[in-house]
Formats: sequence, C-alpha cells, structure tokens
Amino acid sequence: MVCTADDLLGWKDFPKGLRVLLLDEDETFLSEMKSKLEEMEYIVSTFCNENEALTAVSSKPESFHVAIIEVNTGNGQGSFKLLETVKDLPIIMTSSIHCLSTVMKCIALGAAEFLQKPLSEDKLRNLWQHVVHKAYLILCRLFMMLVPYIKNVSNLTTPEQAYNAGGSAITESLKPVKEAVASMIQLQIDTNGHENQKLLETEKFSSAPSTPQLKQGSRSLNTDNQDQTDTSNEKDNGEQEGESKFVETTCNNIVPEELTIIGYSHSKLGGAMVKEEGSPKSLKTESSLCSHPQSKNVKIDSNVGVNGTKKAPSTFHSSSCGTKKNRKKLKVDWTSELHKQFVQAVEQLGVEQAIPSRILELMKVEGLTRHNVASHLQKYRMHRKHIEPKEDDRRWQHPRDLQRIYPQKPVMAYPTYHSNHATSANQFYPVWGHPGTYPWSQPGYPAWQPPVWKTYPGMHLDAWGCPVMPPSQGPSSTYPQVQTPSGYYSPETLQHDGSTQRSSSLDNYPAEEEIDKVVKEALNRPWLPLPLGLRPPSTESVLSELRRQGICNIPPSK
DNA sequence: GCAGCAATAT
DNA sequence: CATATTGCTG
Repeated sequence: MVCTADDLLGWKDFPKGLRVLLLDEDETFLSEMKSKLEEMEYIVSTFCNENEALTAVSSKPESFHVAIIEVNTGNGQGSFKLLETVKDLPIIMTSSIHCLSTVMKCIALGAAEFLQKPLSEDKLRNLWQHVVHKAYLILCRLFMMLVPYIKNVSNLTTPEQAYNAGGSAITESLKPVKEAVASMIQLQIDTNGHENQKLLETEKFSSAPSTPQLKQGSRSLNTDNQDQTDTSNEKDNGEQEGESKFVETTCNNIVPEELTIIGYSHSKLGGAMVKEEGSPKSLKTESSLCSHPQSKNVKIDSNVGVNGTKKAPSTFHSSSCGTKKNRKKLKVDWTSELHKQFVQAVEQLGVEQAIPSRILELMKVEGLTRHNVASHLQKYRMHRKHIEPKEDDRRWQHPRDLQRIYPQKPVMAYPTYHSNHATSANQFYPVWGHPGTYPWSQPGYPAWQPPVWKTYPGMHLDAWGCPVMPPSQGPSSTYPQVQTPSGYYSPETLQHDGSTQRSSSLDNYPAEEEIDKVVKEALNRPWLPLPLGLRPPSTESVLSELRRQGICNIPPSK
C-alpha cells in the first residue's frame, strides 16, 4: 500500500489503453503530444477544433477517459465550452501562459487540473489518477445526493444501512447507478483485499492534482508505519484498513508512556484507545514479541481509509507486537469517537432493545468485546437514569427527543476533504455526547434540508458548490450554516407546524423524476464535497465504477 | 452463553 | 474519584 517511487515504476503499464482526448490548436504540439502519450500506451484522439472535440465527446462519451485541453482553443473566448459541457470526464486544462484567473476559472468550472506547458512526462504519466479520482468523486456525489431520499437517515450508521433503507426509493431507470452505489456501500463493509490498498493510496493523492507522485513519496513514511502496525491485524482477522474499524494492538518500542502512532483517518470515525493495564511482570511474557515491557498502551482505531490522512507525526517507530494472546487485559478507552459509535448503535436498536451483543455487532469495532460494551452500556444506562430527567443536561438526552423536534437530523458530519485535522476530531464530540449534541440538532437550530442545486452560467469560486436556498429564504439566511468548512449545507427554517419540507418528502418517496434529477446533478458535479459523515467509497467500488467506464485494466497488486 | 447488576480494581 | 473490569445471578 505504500506508494513509493519504485511502486510507481512498477505501474508503468497501468494506464495502458486509457483514452485521451487531446485538444489544441497547435498541430505540432498535437502530434508531439500524441506520440508522447502513445509511448505511454495511452490511446490518443487529437482535435484542433473545440467543436469537433465536443461533437466527438457528446456522440461517443465512452470513447474518452480523460481530456487534455488547451485553454485557447475556443474561438478567441477560450475553450471553456467543453469544460462546461462535459462533466463525466476529468479535464485537464493546459496553457503556455500562466494566468491565475484563467487557472481559477478552469478549476471553478470543474477542471481536474491546470497544467502549464510544456507538459512534463511525469504529469502525463499520472493522467490516469484523475480518471480514478473522478470515478471516486462521482460515487461520493451520488451517494450523497441519494441520502436525502433515504428514510430514517438519522437512525442509520452505515452506508449499507442507509442504502438498504433508501433502496426502494430508487427507481428502475437508475439501476446502473444504484448498483454502483450499492457496490460502493457493500465494499465499505466487506473486507478489502490488500491489492486494493495501492490504488486506494493513489486515490488519496490524486485529489491533490499537481504532481501527485511527489506527494506519494512524501507520504510513504507514514504509510510505512501503518504497514507495520497493520500486519498483526491482517493476520488476525483479515480486516483491512479503510474498512470497518479495528483494534490496533501496537506496542511502542521507544517511548514508554503513550503510543501516539495511530492512523487517524476520518472525521466520523476516530480512534479509541485501549490501554494495556498490565504490571510490568505480566507484560514480561510478551517481551519476546514486544521487547519493551514498559509499553502500556494499545489503541483501538476505528478507521476509514480513502480520504483520510494519517496523523502520524511520530518521530519513533511503532512495531507490531501483537498476537491476540497479548491483548489479554485491554482496557478500552471509550473515546468520544468510540462512544459516538456506541450511542449510534444504541440509538439504532432503541434504548430498550439495546443489548451488548447487538450493540457490539452494530459497532463493528474489531477487538471490542461484548464485555466492554456491556460495561459501557451499564454506565450509559446509569447516567441516563440519573441525568436524563434533568432536562437541562443535554449530554444524555435521547436523540429521539430531539428528533421529535428535528426529525431530519442529517447523517452528515464533516467533509472528508477537510477532515485531515486529527486533533479537531474529538473536540466535536463530548465524551458522553451523542448525535443529538451536534450543532445542527441543537434546539433553535433549524432542521436540515437537501440543498437545491443550481447552475450558474458564469460560475465562479464563491458560488462553487453553494446550495441555493429556496426562494422564500435565500442565501442570506440568518441561520448559521451547518458547520462544514465548505459551508455546504444550509439549513432551512422550521415550519410552523414543527415539520419541515423535507419530512414530507421522507414520508412520501419522491417522484422518479426527482431522483433522476438528483442523480444527474450528482453526476454532473462530481467535484463537490463528499457525503459527510459517511464512509467514502472503497477502492473496490471505485474500481467497479472504472470498470463501468470501460477500464478493466487496473494496477497490478503488489 | 448472555444480560444485567454489584463488587472490585485501576 | 470515575470508570473499566470482573464476578455473580437469573
């Protein structure tokens, strides 16, 4: 999974057969580029006229995987028509002139990247990354757009549940899309094969367009660590990073007090910590495996991989020391993240029906035992008993109570694009807080509504992905935006009857056309943020999306 | 074997 | 002291 320079070299034949649309007025450049790209075994179609290219794309959209377009190929006004029209393809804009506003415009119109001429071989070699990334974004977008049409979203903790609940609302005409989403969801729950890791990593990097390969290199240290710490888990349960959460029993060989290497990766699911509460004596038995008996702490890491970033600024290396035998007396540290999962599970089952084994099942945290959960449940119930009657203490308030007022609490959390700040994860979730304590479900906070999307002909950065509020309200709403860095969702006001516009669309499934519209929208604007709080699509699903696009030739596993 | 409560350990 | 774990009972 580590993406080293060597690995990339080993991939040289991956993009073989990738179909590239090349648009440039300069014939010499075209032929030069064509041969260069063909050397890399891309299949290149050249155009020197934007309209021709446009016709080609619209008549045979499946003929291209990626487009490279010279900015000035339009009739004097720049070649934005293609960029504006074609949304299925990752489009790379090029120019020999560096003009920031042009770059801005290109990116704002959805270009995958802006490359200044001359185009380096490295950049060309990495074209395929945009294709993968686009597939990934499309899936994210799709899923996100479908979420509002899913019943009881607030009770769903996994994309699979969300999808199953919403499945019936999705129309026949969308079956292929539905399948794509299904596989996306399915594979987040299933375990992942190792061979996907490499591509997974690549996806991450490809979201930062420029010279992704350099970033891969710079990241290899961290992922190296991850590699090492993963081994025990993979052996134990075959669970793969980036899938369901798992317990990471990692010993720190150098610093005795606390292990800080942990793969923090997602805003929704964070790490929990398990302390190994053993006397030095009891630890002696494992010192053969983990040569530093002082090592005390072990972490449970609920982990999500795709867009996540490892928070591993460690200056020391961790090493795997764990077989399950060594996990004997693990003390679970119920971090806010873990607790959040716990509460969500309890919520889903209903407080009355929540029993440890079921909760454990729902939490899907590898290594957590039923006992751990039972204990936690005991505490949870005690607190509820004592504290819930006091209305002013919201910490234990049942989300259902809130849902009576705000039935449309979204599943959304924070865009994964901005979730790289591991340190900020915990602060959002008080130790005993649960979903009901999030800003959007606070009393006085308006319920949520699916955004209304609108295309601006001259869209610019400010309008980028901003939802347009219903006419009655407008973007100047005095209500705070849902706390996403991109300010992505705007809440709506509570209706006088306490219900929302959305609730009606929940009770009655939306019209087919409506969903069609939504999905089309999602497909057209795949660069928009990810479904918030939901796990991003797995590598597998991205691959299947790629297959759908006719790309079967995936990188060889290593 | 499990849930749930109580006692005990950290 | 808070809370995780262990022990015990139904």
